[in-house]
Amino acid sequence: MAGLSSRSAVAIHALTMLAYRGGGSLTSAEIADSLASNPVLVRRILGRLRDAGLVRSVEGRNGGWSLARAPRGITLLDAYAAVEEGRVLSRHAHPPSDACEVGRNICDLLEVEFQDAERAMEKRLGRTTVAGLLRRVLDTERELAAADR
Amino acid sequence: MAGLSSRSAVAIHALTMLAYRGGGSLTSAEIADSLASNPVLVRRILGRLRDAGLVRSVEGRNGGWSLARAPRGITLLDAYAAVEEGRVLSRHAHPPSDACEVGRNICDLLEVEFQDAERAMEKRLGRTTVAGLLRRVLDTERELAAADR
DNA sequence: TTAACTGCAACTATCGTGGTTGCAGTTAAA
DNA sequence: TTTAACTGCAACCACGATAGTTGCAGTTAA
Repeated sequence: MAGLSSRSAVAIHALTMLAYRGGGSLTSAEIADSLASNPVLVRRILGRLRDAGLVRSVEGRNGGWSLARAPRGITLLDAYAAVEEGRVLSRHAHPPSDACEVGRNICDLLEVEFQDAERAMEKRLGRTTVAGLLRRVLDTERELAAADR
Repeated sequence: MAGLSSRSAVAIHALTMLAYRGGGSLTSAEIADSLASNPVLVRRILGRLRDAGLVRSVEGRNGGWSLARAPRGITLLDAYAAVEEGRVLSRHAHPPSDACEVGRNICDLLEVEFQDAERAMEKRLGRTTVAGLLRRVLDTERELAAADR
């Protein structure tokens, strides 16, 4: 458990690609290419984003994925919450002994501390939007193009 | 990877028990009892706390574990940093395609966002000390004792 | 000398993850 | 109406991390 899954990274990557595409759509294969991964994995993760109302999928020929909201209205927290499950900081694997003064109180106390800490992280993730990320991608590309001149 | 390991919880639990004990020591067996776990696991985790300078261990008969610092000077972040490795938010499993405008820029951008988010969590963990946790344990016990009267 | 400790290596079972294959269902285009 | 390009989904594999356990060597006090 060295941290959460990389699903958040994949989700944010995909959302940024879709934002880059404007109102258009991309197939899971195209997204998988950019991720150097595979279409099924992409569909699994984008399926969760769809369930969360962040993207839409269209079946059949010429089908694919597109944003369901403006990039300005999608934060990294939205993506994170949609694809990541479980808590960041794991609690006790077993309930501690009730015979110990510390053991019978520590769980509730830790729960508060850990939840607060997780919320602090989520708050930070909620401050960046896909639009902001895309803007910085475009800025960097523009700078590179200018430097190549 | 549904979150980090429960080592932080174990470490904080153990530190609070040692603080409860004042300047005294506890054996890994005693701590394991309270955790409903096992002495080897406890020694593994407390070994890391020792390497981080948070606790001391004494070998041989009447040996055991004790705090190396005042509980006021030990934060949850100290425990977390000592026993947890790796990042909370996982990055891309593979470097993305360099052919994609988004793919070749997103990693650096995500790195900043994720590091900021992790730092926000750590900052919150750094605000609570073992002494604070112990105080709340004692408060709760006192209230329970009063209610039993 | 013995008993109570730590320290450490080795091993197991389990679980989540990323990755893959195969196939059914859907849709647009030829 | 056939075909090709998609999504959706279940099943499976390999891998790594974790919690837990056993066994034993080393250390120290009684």
